[in-house]
Amino acid sequence: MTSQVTDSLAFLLSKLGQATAERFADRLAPLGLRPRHCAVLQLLEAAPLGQLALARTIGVTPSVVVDMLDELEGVGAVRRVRDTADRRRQLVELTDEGRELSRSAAKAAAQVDADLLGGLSPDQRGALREALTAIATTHDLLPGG
Amino acid sequence: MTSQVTDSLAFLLSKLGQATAERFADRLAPLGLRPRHCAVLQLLEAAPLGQLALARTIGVTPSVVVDMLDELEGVGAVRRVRDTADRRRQLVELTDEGRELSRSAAKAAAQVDADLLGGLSPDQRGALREALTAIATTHDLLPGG
DNA sequence: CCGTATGATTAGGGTACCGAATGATATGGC
DNA sequence: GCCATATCATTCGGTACCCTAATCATACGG
Repeated sequence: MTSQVTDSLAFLLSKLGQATAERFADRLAPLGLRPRHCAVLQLLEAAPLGQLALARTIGVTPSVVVDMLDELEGVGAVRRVRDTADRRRQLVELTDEGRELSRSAAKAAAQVDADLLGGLSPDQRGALREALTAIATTHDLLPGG
Repeated sequence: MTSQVTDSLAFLLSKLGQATAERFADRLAPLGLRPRHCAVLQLLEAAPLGQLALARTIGVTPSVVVDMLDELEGVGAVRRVRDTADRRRQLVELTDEGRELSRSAAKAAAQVDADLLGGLSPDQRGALREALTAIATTHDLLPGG
């Protein structure tokens, strides 16, 4: 019973999360997107949002949202529209291209999943998802969830 | 069948990995350690290593190893000793304090595990570990594994 | 109509990684 | 023995991602 750090699930999960994020990033790169943009795109599919609301929902600071939106505007995925009701607020809305990019991103994510889970049995996949979502929800780890 | 990015395991795994890393970092902070140091400490428990070997084993570039070792020397966990057989090489060896820190880090990791897995049944924990290690090994994702 | 709160932005900092360039030492061909 | 080349550690500059604090415009309540 050596009890090493690398034996811990914490370590395994950290490394695996990082590796997965990289793979996902590689798949998104051709689209001009990065992982952190996906939550934004997906949120905006439902309805336009102000930037502060966006920040709070995905769990980052408003300044990060500014950067992300600059990038997303750069690829033509979103538009900032001054809210006529409250002229401080920028309403962020998805463009048609943004909707398309969001769908492509979802496909990319599905491909990464298929790639990652390739070696697992259906039972294992189910158990994995169940355990991960259980952890995420009991610890309130998912921003916007 | 909405097929959203946030439904993917890739997304879940990325977020969870990040959150887990943060928790682990918080536990390590009082020790003066950071997550990335742990693999180094653990590796050196077996035997002293040159920095390049260290870099390749944990999967980072040599320049990163320089930084990590500066930090680890700063807390007295390791020593750099010029190799007499090849004077280009610095042999990195654990100090007694380094050994102690490594044990403390393992305890911290175990605590994070207990915390994360608190809400899961023993069966779920086993299935989770099994699935994660399966993914890690089939994709060669674990540096030093 | 003035003080205060709110929304977006900018500026600067911290962590963690990378690649390329540098300097010291080793090694193999001749 | 000597020189080109390779290897090891290091430094430097850059990228990605996040943060806080300060700034500026606009809204809102007394």
